[in-house]
Amino acid sequence: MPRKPKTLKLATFNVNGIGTRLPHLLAWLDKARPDVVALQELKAVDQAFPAAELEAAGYGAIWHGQRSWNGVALLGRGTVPVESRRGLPGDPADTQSRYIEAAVHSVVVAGIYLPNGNPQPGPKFDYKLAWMERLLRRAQALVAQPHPVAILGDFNVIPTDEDVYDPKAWRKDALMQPEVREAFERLLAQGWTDALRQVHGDRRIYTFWDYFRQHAERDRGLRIDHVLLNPPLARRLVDAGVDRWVRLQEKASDHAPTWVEVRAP
DNA sequence: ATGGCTGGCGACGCCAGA
Repeated sequence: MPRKPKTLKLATFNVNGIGTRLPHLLAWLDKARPDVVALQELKAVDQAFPAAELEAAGYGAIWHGQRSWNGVALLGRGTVPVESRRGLPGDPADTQSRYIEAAVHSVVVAGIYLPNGNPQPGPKFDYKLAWMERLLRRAQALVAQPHPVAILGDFNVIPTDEDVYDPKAWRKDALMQPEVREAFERLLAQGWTDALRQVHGDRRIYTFWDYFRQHAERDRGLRIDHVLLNPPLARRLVDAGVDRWVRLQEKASDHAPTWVEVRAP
């Protein structure tokens, strides 16, 4: 009998407040047992990051917090990620905590929290587009690496109309503007594989459901959390999915953990 | 066309999210 090959599981989870969501996060880690995790929207300063609780759960961590908003972290199961970069290059004046990069379990992982960009048009939308251009520059350097690399996180991009329950309702939203989609397309064109799309094809799969009108229960969502793999890692892709059950719990984040499994090297 | 819900902050309402 063929045995299931040994795999590595990489996941991203926008927790919408690490303080409030710690019980959810710990329960999910215990059940899903991911090897590498990118977290977004910590909404906490560095000193408030629950490193001890995560260590007790078996995860080493690095994090870049910020008061009230943003904040990203990387977790390694049984290991502390070896940080290679924090903050997206290209704008020294940008103080928002949205990018963290490290080597974890022999994979280079870039965890991102791409700006929302609403309302558009306006300065926030301009900041989003500029941030995407900076990401494109960094991603170009990453995609060509000979070793496995993943970019994962909350991209705040609805790539196509198939990735939203009602395109008309979101027509004017920053998440699906043509410029944003075009930038995401250019990112993929560098050679990245959109792992969820690769595995699920045309099947609808969402990663976010807003808090209104019981959208989670009715599966009226968006696909905005993405896992991109460079060619050496994409070749090892085995499976990908979304842990929607996390979103259906009481006091849940509006995002669900989104993961991929790759063959271990 | 609008508002509906939630977290963080810091004192009951405001900002930001998506």
